[in-house]
Amino acid sequence: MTETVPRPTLEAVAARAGVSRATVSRVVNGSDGVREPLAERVRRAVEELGYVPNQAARSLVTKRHDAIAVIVAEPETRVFADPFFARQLRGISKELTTHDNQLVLLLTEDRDDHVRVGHYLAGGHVDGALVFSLHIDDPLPELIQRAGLPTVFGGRPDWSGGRGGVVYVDSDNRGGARDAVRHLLGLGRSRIAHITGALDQTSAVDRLDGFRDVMVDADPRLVVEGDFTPAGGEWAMRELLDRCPDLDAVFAANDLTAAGALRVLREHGRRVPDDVAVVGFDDMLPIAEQTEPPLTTVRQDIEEMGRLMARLLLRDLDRTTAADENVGGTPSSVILPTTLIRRASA
Amino acid sequence: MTETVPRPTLEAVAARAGVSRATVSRVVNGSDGVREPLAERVRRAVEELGYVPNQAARSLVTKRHDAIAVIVAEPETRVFADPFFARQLRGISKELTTHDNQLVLLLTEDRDDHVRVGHYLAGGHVDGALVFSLHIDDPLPELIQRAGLPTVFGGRPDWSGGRGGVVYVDSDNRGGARDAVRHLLGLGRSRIAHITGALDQTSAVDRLDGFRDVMVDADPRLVVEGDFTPAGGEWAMRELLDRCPDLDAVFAANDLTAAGALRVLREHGRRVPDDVAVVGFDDMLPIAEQTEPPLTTVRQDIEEMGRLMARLLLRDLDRTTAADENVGGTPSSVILPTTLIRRASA
DNA sequence: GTGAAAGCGCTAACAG
DNA sequence: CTGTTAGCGCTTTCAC
Repeated sequence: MTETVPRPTLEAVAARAGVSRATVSRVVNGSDGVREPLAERVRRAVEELGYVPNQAARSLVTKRHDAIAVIVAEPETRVFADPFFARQLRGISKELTTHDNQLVLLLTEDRDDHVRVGHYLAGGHVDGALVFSLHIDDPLPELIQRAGLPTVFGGRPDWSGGRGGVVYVDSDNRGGARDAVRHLLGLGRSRIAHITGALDQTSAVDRLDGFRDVMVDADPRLVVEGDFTPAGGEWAMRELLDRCPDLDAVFAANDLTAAGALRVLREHGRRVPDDVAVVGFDDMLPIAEQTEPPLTTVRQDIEEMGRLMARLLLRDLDRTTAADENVGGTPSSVILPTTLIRRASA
Repeated sequence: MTETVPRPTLEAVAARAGVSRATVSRVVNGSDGVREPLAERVRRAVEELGYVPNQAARSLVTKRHDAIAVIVAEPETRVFADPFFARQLRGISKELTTHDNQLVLLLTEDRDDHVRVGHYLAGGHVDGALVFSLHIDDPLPELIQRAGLPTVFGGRPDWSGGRGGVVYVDSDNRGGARDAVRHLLGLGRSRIAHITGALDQTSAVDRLDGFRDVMVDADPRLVVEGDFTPAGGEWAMRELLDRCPDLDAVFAANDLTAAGALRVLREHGRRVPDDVAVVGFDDMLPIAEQTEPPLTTVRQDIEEMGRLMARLLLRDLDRTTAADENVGGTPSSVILPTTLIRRASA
């Protein structure tokens, strides 16, 4: 079945149009300098034969692949429990599609995978890489640097080390956290607690910093470490209630954590937001809308993050390829703004 | 920056090992017939030079790409709101990685995208395709058939048309639905309602069929159409409460729908499960665990689905390539079992 | 068993 | 402007 009919080559098209391969190549690649009557003949031949260029042959000579790798390093599987991942991919995909680039997805789980990925990248199959979910001391950046591949990171990488040139796209975690806490303050709350995320991720650290920016001399007992999961949120909330029964607000590092906290508050008979106001982070749907009460939270534009990462990378590739002078300078990181979404919990 | 050091070629390795390119090629590709002393020399040279084969050059001659496309057609963006997608990808990724294949991700949104994807597939960049989320009358299968690419579908495709040879992997939606309803029956419920999913997807149709298998002559008013969303669930639940105030159980086509139904039930003062028992479908975390009360639901092994799809496809490719006789026959579809997960809602 | 040579399909100088 | 001519890096007969 599925008998593989040999696809037509440039040669075939050239023969049919009565021109040389070079001419067909020119037309196909949109390079000007082919007179209309000829060009038209070629286009018809292409159409009639259903010709599609062989990417392998093309890459072999151009050293371009029009493909970029998206690497998601998530040993903890957490990413897969939430819809983030899909959103970012969508943003990336849209941007790449627009520029006729392919998306090669590389998912890693353990150390072995990192070696494999490093090998793959070193193999020069892709023109660049987009990297996600780095945790502290992840070996991946090192491998990528070594492969010498243009790269853009999703989320601020931790290792400040690097040769200065790290480009990343991130949400304004710190600013968003500040907004959340100020909102709580504006509601007249004063005993505001914070349940952090997993502190081996910069997003968690940045949100904590934002909290501290506003609550300069907060009671240290009002900060307890969570891990971005509902279970972590529950545990932390109990701890908080135990330590500081008088708290009147909670800023959770993400919506999942907030959902856990909400449950514990209800269990303890605290009314939300009357007794305790709660603010989350992410605006992760459908979680944020499904909680009881619906969650006030800080929204980040995930899809836009993805799109921007791709755009930055492609721009860099163009510069590199065109060698058109260093016009435009090296690309730099981007921090996307967040928005406070008011629902019922605060 | 990032000065592109030309990577070593087969030629270089051959020179270094003092053998011919052909010999290096043999060693690299694990083809036997190279004597140990030589093979070892070659391996060392490869190691020292950090040689990695150029895939483009290889594909050019082998016509193999060791890459498969994963196509997610989801005009409605629904997929992106849930964690399914990521899970399936993970399963696929694992399997492909094991067999040294790359995953090229193609996301489509509208008609234009379909054309683009069709073109890409026809371009012979990948060896096969894995296709998801088909809705009725989706033009994609047609395009893929035309491209003559080995394909495995995720979820039972609707169009029974096709040349008989459609291979797909799906959960036992119908059987799972039967289990759910029987469970409700076992609880002593008799006025069991069903909120369907979007009926332009086979999974929704199959679940409805399962419901009917058990509730052979159910009151037709007990079935109302939903759309797999929480909002749809809310609307449907209100409708049901209005039509049949005496219902004592609800089987929702998925967890999101169930979450919406739960909210409306609470709003109407119906206690769950005491007054009305509720069962969902998917075991979509963290939704199912977060609802109030936690949801009894039918779990499907999403990741396994992905893994299986990839396995089926790769097997097919091997057969096709090896041309080793038609041993093993054409691959056939697989239906994965589901499991009822008991929590508090029923 | 190992090497030599012939392309795979395409682009990019270079002529004309 | 258009055609001719080299390869890109690799696998694969085919001799030795």
